Amino acid sequence: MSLRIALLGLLSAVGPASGYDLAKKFDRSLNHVWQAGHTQIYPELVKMAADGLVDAGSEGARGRKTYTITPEGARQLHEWMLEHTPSVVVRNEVALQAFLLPLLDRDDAIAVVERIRAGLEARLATLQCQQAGAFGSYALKLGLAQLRTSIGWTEETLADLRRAAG
Amino acid sequence: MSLRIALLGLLSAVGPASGYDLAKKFDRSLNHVWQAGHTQIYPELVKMAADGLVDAGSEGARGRKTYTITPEGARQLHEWMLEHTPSVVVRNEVALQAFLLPLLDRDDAIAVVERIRAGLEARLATLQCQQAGAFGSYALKLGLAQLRTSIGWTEETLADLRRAAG
DNA sequence: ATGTACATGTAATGGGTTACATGATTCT
DNA sequence: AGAATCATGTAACCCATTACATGTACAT
Repeated sequence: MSLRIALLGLLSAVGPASGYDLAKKFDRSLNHVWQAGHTQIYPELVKMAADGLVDAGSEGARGRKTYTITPEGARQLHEWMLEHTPSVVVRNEVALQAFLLPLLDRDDAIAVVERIRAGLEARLATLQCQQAGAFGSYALKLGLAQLRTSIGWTEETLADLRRAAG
Repeated sequence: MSLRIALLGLLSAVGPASGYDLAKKFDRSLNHVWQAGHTQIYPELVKMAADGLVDAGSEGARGRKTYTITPEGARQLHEWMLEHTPSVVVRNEVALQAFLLPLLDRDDAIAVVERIRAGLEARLATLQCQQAGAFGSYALKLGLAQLRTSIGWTEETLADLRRAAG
């Protein structure tokens, strides 16, 4: 369901676009929120056209198909935003390693947390470059805040590990 | 893969346990880190036994099967912790709604963010009750910090929305 | 006896990733 | 001529959820 919503949202925000365009947008502006490759996007657009949420225009150069959101698509997007309580459920490999840290001896645990921190900082650098237009700015702020919080956690945890039996 | 790791981690932390036990542990101590129901856990334990990562003991009362981690299971768990760089990828419905907020008019946007805040606060209350033993305490700290950050974001965002064209 | 907690499973479906496959256009 | 980018698709597989299905033990 959420893939549909993300696609409708992009079409609504940037206007008519091809599957190829949408895949790029996913990669560049939506990647900290949702991920989808072209292999997932193309078939989904076909289904959405069948369901009347988007219009597939006639083929352009190189077989390009430009999709446009329909009024029904816009309605369903709006309805989802207003009615759907987002699930707070998270599946997080970083948190899983955090959970399992006590299984390791001190030096291994430190190495693991250092690596986590490096990964988070790399991602923070990436996100900081990606300045959103008006669109996506709320989500970007949220993403940055969460990364900073996670990095803060790595620092506290490293201090804690180094304190214990230093 | 991560389901395997989570199961090995639990078996390593709490000792031999049945699928039923593990499903409860998932629900009670691991739910902010990873989720899995019994329908996913039971078949996975069978496969893990086939792969030599756990030993399935003989059946006890009520068909209960008690699984024990093997040395090979412990080795793979340790290896994963040390070698596997956790993916930082997130799929987050809250962030998706955040991304799409600019599609809504001011009052709808405020209602959406209020609902998000209520959901986050409910979850925070749940997590705060769930005090971890030594085990899981690092992950719990991380989870709490992230929830507080998200709640902070809802407050900033509400202030921002109310300021604009108040 | 009725309900609750214990305990295990299967099947259908949906969502997502990886690998495979093809062809057009543009740039150097 | 060769490489990069544009552009679309399919198939196999893995992971996860929901619904279905069964039976035991214990407490009231």
